[in-house]
Amino acid sequence: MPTDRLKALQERTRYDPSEVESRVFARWEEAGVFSPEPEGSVDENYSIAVPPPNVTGALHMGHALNSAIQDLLIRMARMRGRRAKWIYGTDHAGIGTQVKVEQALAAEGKTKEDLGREEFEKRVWEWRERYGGEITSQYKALGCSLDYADERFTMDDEYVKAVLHVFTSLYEKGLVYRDNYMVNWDPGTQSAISDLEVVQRQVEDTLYLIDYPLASGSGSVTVATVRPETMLADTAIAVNPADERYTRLVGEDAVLPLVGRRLPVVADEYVKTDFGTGALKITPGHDPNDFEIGRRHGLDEITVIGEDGRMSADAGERFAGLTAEEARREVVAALREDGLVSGTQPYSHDVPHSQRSGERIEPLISLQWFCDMKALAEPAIAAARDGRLRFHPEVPHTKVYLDWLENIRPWCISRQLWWGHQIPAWYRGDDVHVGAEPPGGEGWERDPDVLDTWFSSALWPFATLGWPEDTPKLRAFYPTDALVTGRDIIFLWVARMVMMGVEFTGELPFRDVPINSIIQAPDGRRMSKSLGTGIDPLEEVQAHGADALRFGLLAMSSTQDVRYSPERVKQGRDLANKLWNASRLILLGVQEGAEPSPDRAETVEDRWILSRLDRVTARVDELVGSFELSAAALELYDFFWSELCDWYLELVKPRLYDEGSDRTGVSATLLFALDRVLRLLHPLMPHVTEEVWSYMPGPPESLLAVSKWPEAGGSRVDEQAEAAVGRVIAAVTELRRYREEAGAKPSAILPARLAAGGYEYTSSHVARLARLELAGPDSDGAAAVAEVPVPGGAVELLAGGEFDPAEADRRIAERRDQLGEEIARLEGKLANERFVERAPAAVVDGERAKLDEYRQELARLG
RNA sequence: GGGCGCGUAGCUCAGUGGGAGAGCGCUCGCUUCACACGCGAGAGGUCGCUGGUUCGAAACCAGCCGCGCCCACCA
Repeated sequence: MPTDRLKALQERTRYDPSEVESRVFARWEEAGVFSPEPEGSVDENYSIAVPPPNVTGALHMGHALNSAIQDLLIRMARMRGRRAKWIYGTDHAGIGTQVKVEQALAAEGKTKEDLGREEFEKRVWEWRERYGGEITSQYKALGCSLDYADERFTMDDEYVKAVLHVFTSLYEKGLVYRDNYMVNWDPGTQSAISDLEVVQRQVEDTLYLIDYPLASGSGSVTVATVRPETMLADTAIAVNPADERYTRLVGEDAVLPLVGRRLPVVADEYVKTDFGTGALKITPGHDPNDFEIGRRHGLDEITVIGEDGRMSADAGERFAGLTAEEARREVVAALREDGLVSGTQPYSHDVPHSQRSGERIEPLISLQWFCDMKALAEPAIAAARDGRLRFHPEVPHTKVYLDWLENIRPWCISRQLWWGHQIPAWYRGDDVHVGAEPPGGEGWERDPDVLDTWFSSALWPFATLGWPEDTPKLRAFYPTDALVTGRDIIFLWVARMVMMGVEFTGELPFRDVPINSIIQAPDGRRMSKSLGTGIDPLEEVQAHGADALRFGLLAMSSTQDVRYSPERVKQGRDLANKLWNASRLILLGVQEGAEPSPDRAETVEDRWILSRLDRVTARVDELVGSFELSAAALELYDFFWSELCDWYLELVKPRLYDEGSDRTGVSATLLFALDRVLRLLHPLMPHVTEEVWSYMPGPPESLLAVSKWPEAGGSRVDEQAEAAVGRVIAAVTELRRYREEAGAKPSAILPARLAAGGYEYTSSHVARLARLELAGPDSDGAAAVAEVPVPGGAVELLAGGEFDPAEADRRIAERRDQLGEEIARLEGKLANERFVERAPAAVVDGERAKLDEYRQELARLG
């Protein structure tokens, strides 16, 4: 090693991620390891399409976890020698982006209308130019190995082509159509929104009981409503056909108060007899249920509330121009004047609100584009049923996904926004043309609406690869392998990608769908800026390093939502530092010119660590294969820290440091163990491992990121070595505990004699780590003043040590009691005929073996 | 209204039919030649409650009590 490198290793006693991470990242980028050539078959390649973040957004903790998982999978695939492409890009995010730009305009005192559509769109593109790069630098700060060189955007020219193609094609198949239908109108964004963008919120309303006089003059019908203002658009009254209170009224007319319109009384099963008054005012223009009833009975559809949320001219002179809320007060006042309000009661119920603007949804009949999902859903259902599409964990996501698809309803895909994919439909009078270009002739006007952002997102895994062109990228990387996301967008995004993928490419866009935890604030609330509960991942990176955050997030996450736990990130920071220092010990301690090798094992501890390494490798493969990533992270942590550092490194120190000892074998084994640990940890903590790698023997330009993932062959598993070192660990732990309790000074070396079997090759380890001076076999005469039970026998402490031998009696008595209890328990169990008969033989044998072991130990203790 | 999940150490969470685990925190002791972001040794749990299934339950089933999420068109 060059002297300056050596010096750096010696002096850097603490790992400093802020110094290392950007430097290491630059090496990866320069080497181009993130950008695979579009060659080879899909089977030999590996790809994941990142859930595209909002182009002008900022990464939050959810992104950090989500990308830690994807990067782990991608890096592991890359190390397995596959061309690994992590498809990168951003989403134009219609409403979100438009609102941001509108806010910026508002700061200048302008509205988008002041600019006009064309100028406004230009502003959005400028905004994207200015802020679009931030998200990229944030991913880089996390160490994500995305293919940045091939960045895509859902409004790119090529992407636009894909969207137009899909829309046109679905239109030609009759799956996309335009219809006058009841939609969720969001007065906040002044747009229709889909069912999925609606949230139910509990609202305290007043239920008004209103009398509608009968046209015959013989009394009245009382209806209950929380929205009296919509009565202005009533076109009927409905009752349940089985409701005897009202059967005589069916077919009669009532008279709509304030308006005077005659309303037929109709019978419909929908009406509940036990709710309200059992008579329901029907307002097809402003209530989804009434809309359905209206269509069943051929009722008129009257609209009195406009898209601006105000009462329209059809509401009548007295109310036109008022907001719905104002109109409600006015209508009630007017009814009261006429003595038609026969009662009110407080009423608490769930009311739809816009997820985006937070405003109460105004159901309106509106001319919109819809996508019929029934046919598209069929193959998406089949794929999950027969296991070609797998959620991880399977339960409950598969069922939730299936339930939704099986009850799928038409998707309202048009949005009254300016920012997005403008709908490729052209109108001239009653003529409609769908296509990228208007047909020949004068007077064609393009539909001003844009598509729901999720419509374009649904094409993400293939539109990013050049579809509908048959590109090399598409052939090399589609279908992708996994799609990693949170459960909150399984319907919005995942299901729709599956449907569109199958429809347009004939293949599932991905096979595995690992669903990651949703990270909550430490107090259990949602992490959100507005609540002030957000924790910025970049701040955590700055404070503790990207590797620390990645480890922490993976360690704390599971299949459940989790509260963010800063301690786990510190655990990751500590792990990086520990790795750095263990590496220093090894790299500075091994013989000059030594190379990593598993074939130079000399001692039982060498064979032990190689055996453990083999097992942990297999275990990690297994856990990652089933997407149990937090278990994999903790498995590696535990192996590295407890077994490699706490035991192996301590066991081999004499061979490294003692004067005149031969360091050949231990050097090769140590370097091999470090080499393997670096590879195993790399997908999890890429920076620190790459940095250490640069100090390993070998060509200086070599990159860990493209080195080979370890094979878990199992050929180095060594039961005997594991048993022997297992005894050392147990014995040393026992002896250390005894020393503490007996008050022996930590630095004191106690004279002792080993009276136990199974330590042929390890007694010196026990002696050193427990700080004993072991007497030779010719010391039989020396008096034992205390006896410490260890596996295979005991260690006798001899006279002359500075400790309290009386403690030994207590220890032995305690151990005897313990053994007595265990033996009694096992004897009882084995005396139980039903247990012996019915329990699996292996379990019974295991219990017998334990009993034997305990009996022997008890016998040895006298 | 329907569905799903959770309740395990002070905190955050693993475990899911055969002797209760991790990280942090806490106590005690260590300036031991990689690391005090460290080393060693400890304390701490009726695994929400009640029944049931089983030779055996923290784990499986039922009910109950708390908490949370998703879906849903009762005015």
